[in-house]
Amino acid sequence: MSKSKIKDTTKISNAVIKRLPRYRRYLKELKKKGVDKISSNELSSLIGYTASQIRQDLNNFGGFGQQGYGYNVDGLYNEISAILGLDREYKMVIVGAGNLGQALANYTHYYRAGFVVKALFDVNPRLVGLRINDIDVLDSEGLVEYVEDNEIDLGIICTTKDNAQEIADKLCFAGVKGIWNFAQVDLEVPNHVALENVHLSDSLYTLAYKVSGNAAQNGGAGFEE
Amino acid sequence: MSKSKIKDTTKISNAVIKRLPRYRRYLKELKKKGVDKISSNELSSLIGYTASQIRQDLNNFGGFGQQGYGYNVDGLYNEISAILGLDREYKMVIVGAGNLGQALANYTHYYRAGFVVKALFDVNPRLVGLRINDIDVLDSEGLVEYVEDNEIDLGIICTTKDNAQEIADKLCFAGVKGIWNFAQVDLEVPNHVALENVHLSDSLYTLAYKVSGNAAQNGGAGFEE
DNA sequence: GCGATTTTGTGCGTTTTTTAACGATACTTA
DNA sequence: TAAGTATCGTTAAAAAACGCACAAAATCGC
Repeated sequence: MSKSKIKDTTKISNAVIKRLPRYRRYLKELKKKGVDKISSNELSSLIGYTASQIRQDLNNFGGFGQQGYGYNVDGLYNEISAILGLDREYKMVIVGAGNLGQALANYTHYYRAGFVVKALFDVNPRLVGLRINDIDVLDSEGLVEYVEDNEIDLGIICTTKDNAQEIADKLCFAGVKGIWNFAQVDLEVPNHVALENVHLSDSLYTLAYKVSGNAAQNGGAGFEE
Repeated sequence: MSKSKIKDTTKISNAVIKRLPRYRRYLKELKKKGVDKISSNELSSLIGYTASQIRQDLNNFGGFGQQGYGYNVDGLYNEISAILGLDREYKMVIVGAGNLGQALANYTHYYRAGFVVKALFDVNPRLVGLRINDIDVLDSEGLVEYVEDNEIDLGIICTTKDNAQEIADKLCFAGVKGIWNFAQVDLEVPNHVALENVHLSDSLYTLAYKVSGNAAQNGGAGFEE
């Protein structure tokens, strides 16, 4: 994959990156429908970004299109997948086997994209020993050792906010490369560890804002962010 | 609440709104610690935004501070809560009583902020009739009627992406004011209905990107988005 | 094979967002 | 009470993101 003319991808803005999964989602849909090629204009009317922005986004990584033709759906899908790093496998652990942790463990959607949950961890003795979706719930005591021994790539934090930083510290110490944080707190991690937050409450509050009448009405076709 | 000098709040950018819940989170923490006042500079070193940005964000809504003093923690917390629309109650239904729907139903965190789950809905006969966290799981057949009769404000969509648009249509028809969407699809809703998406896969993919080595390393104190 | 057409890649102007600077104002202390 | 200091609100500058326009290049039809 990704034999593209190498560009300097170290300065890509966050805004661009956040749009990539969306491109990929629509391309996947097009693939499923058997569409072979697509132009930036057609993509634009599907996704809602301007054609110009789409072309510019993609050109940050390489010239994937052909003048007079457009983009090859399958090829572009693969390129974006590779850019996102979805052409490899990630081993993950989930810390916190409560409702959310269990839901994520059962969420088989991302398995197909190479994200494999190897174990759940919890401090609660009533949860330790359970099997969720064929995944063992282990005692948090053994977290660091497990992550080290099994070369875990990513840690998912589903604990309360009071425990989250301590867990993050352990995960970083044990060598994870990234943390997916669902706890309602902003974690501090070393620079070499990636961090992605999902603050559900924050998201709900912005919905409340939009509903509450303080906000302007949604202008266009119903897309946002 | 919110007796503030009225400003034109209809043109506030999304970026500002997304920061408000975070301000609120830190102010809550300060309140708990018994801190009375805080300056934009102190807030800056806590949150990681520049002091200038903090002042400008807050001034979009009104002058909540006092020169030479700073901001009153309790007062500012209340103002931001009011701006976000958290000074009232929201009645919600969750559609899709799978793992994620159940997790959200059990997620009592947001109850305190006025978000009350009135019912879950599912098409699966094996789930209908259950009670999750004292909330009934009802048959999706009755969704529209229930939402109308109980004046539901918000609908939470936790179904597969194939059913999501249909559910959204029903919710909108039945009169919800906002939709919190967890399905992996971009929904179309009327302009008067607010939409907030939580695309978990998208979030995970951006984490993969950061980890995969294509991305630049996290520069500063460990905050992002 | 050639001309008309499509559509990309990209330079450039515009808008939006962020950061910096500073005057005005209120607090604090002697 | 008055001088000194802290800090906001706001204006101006800088940076980033976005959209437009067009030349270059490849396709498609005849």
